[in-house]
Amino acid sequence: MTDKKEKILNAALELFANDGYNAVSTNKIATQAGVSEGLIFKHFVNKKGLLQAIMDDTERRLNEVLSHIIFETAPKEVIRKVIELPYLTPESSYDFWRLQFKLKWEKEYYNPDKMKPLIDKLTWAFQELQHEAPALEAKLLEQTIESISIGILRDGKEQQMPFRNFLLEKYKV
Amino acid sequence: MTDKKEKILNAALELFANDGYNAVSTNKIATQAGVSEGLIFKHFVNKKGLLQAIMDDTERRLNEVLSHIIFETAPKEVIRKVIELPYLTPESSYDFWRLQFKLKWEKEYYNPDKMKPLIDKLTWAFQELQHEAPALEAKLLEQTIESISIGILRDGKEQQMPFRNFLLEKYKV
DNA sequence: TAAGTTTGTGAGTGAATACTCACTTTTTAA
DNA sequence: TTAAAAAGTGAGTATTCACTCACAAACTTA
Repeated sequence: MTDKKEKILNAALELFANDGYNAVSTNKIATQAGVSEGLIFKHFVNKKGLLQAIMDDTERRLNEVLSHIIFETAPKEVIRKVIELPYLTPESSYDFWRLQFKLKWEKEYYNPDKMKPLIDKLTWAFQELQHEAPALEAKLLEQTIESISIGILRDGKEQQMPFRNFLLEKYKV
Repeated sequence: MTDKKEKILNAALELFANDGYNAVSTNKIATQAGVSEGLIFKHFVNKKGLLQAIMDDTERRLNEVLSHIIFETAPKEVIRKVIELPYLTPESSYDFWRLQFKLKWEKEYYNPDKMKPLIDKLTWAFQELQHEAPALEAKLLEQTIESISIGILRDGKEQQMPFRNFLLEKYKV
């Protein structure tokens, strides 16, 4: 990966995440990346291809975040780590996740199975803890965590801090 | 309000909600509405004005939905009605609410105070029911309801039905 | 009915857009 | 060292875009 190719990806990520895919022109991306406009098409064929290149990173990033939950063996620890997940995300990757959430509204990029490993693990954890409806408990907590993540991406970590302890106590973890 | 003006609003709402504001051209709106393109600008000055005209309806629609919760006096009934809220929304207004959720990601249209009356009422209800952290309980439930709404808008009512009874039992209402 | 006002049309306009291409510079490797 | 390949440029292009405007049709009201 050349230096300029990465500059394009970073500029595109920031602009797409903040202004939306359709509101950003290739001209603007090239200017922000300090690169000629033609180079975008040399590297990514077209504008869609540039977005795709960013999205191709999703699986890797998601695994990175989820792996230390998936391999946890204590049910209570699983729940605790899930609750703490949004608070541990580094600010340097906020743009990336904000773009993910925005694209969730486009059928083309919406894939509910992305979170399946997490939900399966949570379902297992709630089952171990003798909950009556573990699958629903799991989906509920996953949705809650998603809401908190959205709150953090929009207003910052501090705003959502009270929720952390509240949830940790609620789930007794 | 003339017939054609309303046709424009309806076409714009549907297209904005499904494809996104920036992905929809005024030409496309005019065609779908069965109207000349110039008429859009006669009625709404510019494309932004058309979106604004749709958004001006938000407060009225929100009040309509929230009023029968705000005036409820039994705390348990408040919680029950909030949980049932997303399931009672008529499908004819799905486009409108989908647009609302999409625009939440644009700073220009994001206004967290919109839901304040609901959160205040929920906070009151949880306080009446002797919960330890009523404000946080209220925000948690509001976020849950929002997640369910999003699920319904994306995948339909049926998919989210199991949650209804699950939540009603969880909150004992 | 006449005059004025509102509603509506559609061809036209300049700016912006995604993308191309002939060309130059830099890197790679025999 | 040299030639092929890859990286990079930027002016150019066809198309689309939001928006204008001269005009016509349809209502309103005196």
